[in-house]
Amino acid sequence: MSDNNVSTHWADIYADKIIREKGEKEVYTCASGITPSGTVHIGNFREIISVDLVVKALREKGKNVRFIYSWDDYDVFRKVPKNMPEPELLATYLRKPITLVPDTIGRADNYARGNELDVEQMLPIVGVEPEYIYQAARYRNSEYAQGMRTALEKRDEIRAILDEFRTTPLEEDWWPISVFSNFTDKDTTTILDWDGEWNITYRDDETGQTETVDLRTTSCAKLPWRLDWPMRWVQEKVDFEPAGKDHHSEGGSFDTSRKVVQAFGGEAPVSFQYDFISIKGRGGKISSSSGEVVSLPDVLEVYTPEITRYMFAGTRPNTEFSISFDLDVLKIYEDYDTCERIYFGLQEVNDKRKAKEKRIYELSQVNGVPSEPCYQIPFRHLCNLLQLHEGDIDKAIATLSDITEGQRERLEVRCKCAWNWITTFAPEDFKYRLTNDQDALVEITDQERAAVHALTEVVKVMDELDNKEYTTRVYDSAKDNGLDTGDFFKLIYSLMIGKDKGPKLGPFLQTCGKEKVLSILQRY
RNA sequence: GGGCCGCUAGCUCAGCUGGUAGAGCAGCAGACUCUUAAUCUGCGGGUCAAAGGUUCGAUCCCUUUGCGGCUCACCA
Repeated sequence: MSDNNVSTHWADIYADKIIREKGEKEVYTCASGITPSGTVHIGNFREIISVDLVVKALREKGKNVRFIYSWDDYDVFRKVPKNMPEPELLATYLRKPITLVPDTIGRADNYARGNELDVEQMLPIVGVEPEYIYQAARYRNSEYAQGMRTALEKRDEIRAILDEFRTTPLEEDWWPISVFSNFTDKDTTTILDWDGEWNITYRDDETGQTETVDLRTTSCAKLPWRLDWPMRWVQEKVDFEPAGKDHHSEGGSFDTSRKVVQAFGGEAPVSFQYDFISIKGRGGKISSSSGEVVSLPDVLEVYTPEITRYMFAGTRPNTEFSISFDLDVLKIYEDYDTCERIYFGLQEVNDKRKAKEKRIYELSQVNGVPSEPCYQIPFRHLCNLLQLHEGDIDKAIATLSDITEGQRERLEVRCKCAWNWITTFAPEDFKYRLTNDQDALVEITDQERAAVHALTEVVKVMDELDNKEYTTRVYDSAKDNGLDTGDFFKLIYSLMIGKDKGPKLGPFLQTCGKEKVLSILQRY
């Protein structure tokens, strides 16, 4: 907590609400989860990070917290994803559990695991480290046998709840569990009977074979989603779990689960609904790592881990927002730096704003709050610096004399993001490269040559001049030689970077440094 | 049809445990000369969608209406 006064950050508000509604407990369980039936995209990540923020808030209140992430990997493989290799091979696995589907990308033993690994390997980078629960393993080990039996016993009660919202009521022979055939591994089965205890008899619809299995030992039975969720709330004693707006609508799965959970003898967790997030400014540049959706690694290409957290921590969950890859990237970096300056007292704002920004800053950190702010350099300026050095991060940083050792690592990460952004997403206007000996000389008139020479003399002493005098003399270089200043600027840009326009010339030349500028201008 | 969310300066949005509103961008002006989605400074009074209600007092709470969006009712 930043101060003695009560935080109004949503993560703290929900932490308080959990404590208030669930009472004092030895341990609070916060949950999240998803079916790994496709690439886990940045929208799914919103749930994970939202839980993480609440988990951190609870822990800072001195609570023990168990943060679980359930992979619903005993789900059925319903359709072949678009961007996977060998679609015809994959098609033969339809209706089987996704853990039995091969990963044709070769990431892991099976398709589900491949999707899981993509996430599990990335989350620590943004400081998220939940305890993973693998549903397939739990079901196969019959750890949910009692849950399934309860569902069978409460079959009519559960059916009534689900029917409240259905357009067509469930069939008379509906059963609250489904079975993967032991003959074909597919879920194309029909349950024929339940003996009132542990035995289920089903028929394989493809082969016509029938079999009776014991829920306590079989690995083939599972609960459907709308029952699986509330069952797990009880089994794992879940106190908090948010969900997307699709679940939270009346008749949605959270809504029915909160009623069904009573059949399992528990109550619904504290929850909130988070909105979707959209992507802005990617143009035709689709994800390199994961097909057509934008996922966490794609965001981390352009945003540092702290700023990635910052975007989520600084936005209320029920607000839709977009993650930008266009010029808004600059603004996000500037906003984060402002937030950081406020945290470290380098920028004065009123108390209310200060408390808010400080809390957001704390929650944005991956490994605790650093002892000093990051090297404060406007992102735009950093982009210039990197372009002047053609993406050589070490050289670019070497020009910053006042950087501390503690700031270097974070700045390097930021430089990598900046360079990725420049090369992949920045508008063409924004990009440039200094010309060098290899580039052909631009043809210029004697008059222009005279102006360039005059500018050369100014550049030689630019580090000693004050700003005003420097600017004046830059303009004089043009004026004294009878050149229109607009034309003069165009000329210099074309010599320096081969374009009509560029960064504000005066500061640009200073950033380049005397040597670089002279090496170019003195060719003329 | 049900549910949820939004409607605040030209634009994008902050403001959220109620005390009659703010940032960025754009715009305008200035810094002799100033090109740029790329310097600095100054300039923001908008019926906070509408009407009622609660309150000493509401953009913020309640009700109704309008407009826009999302979502559920099949699966997860």
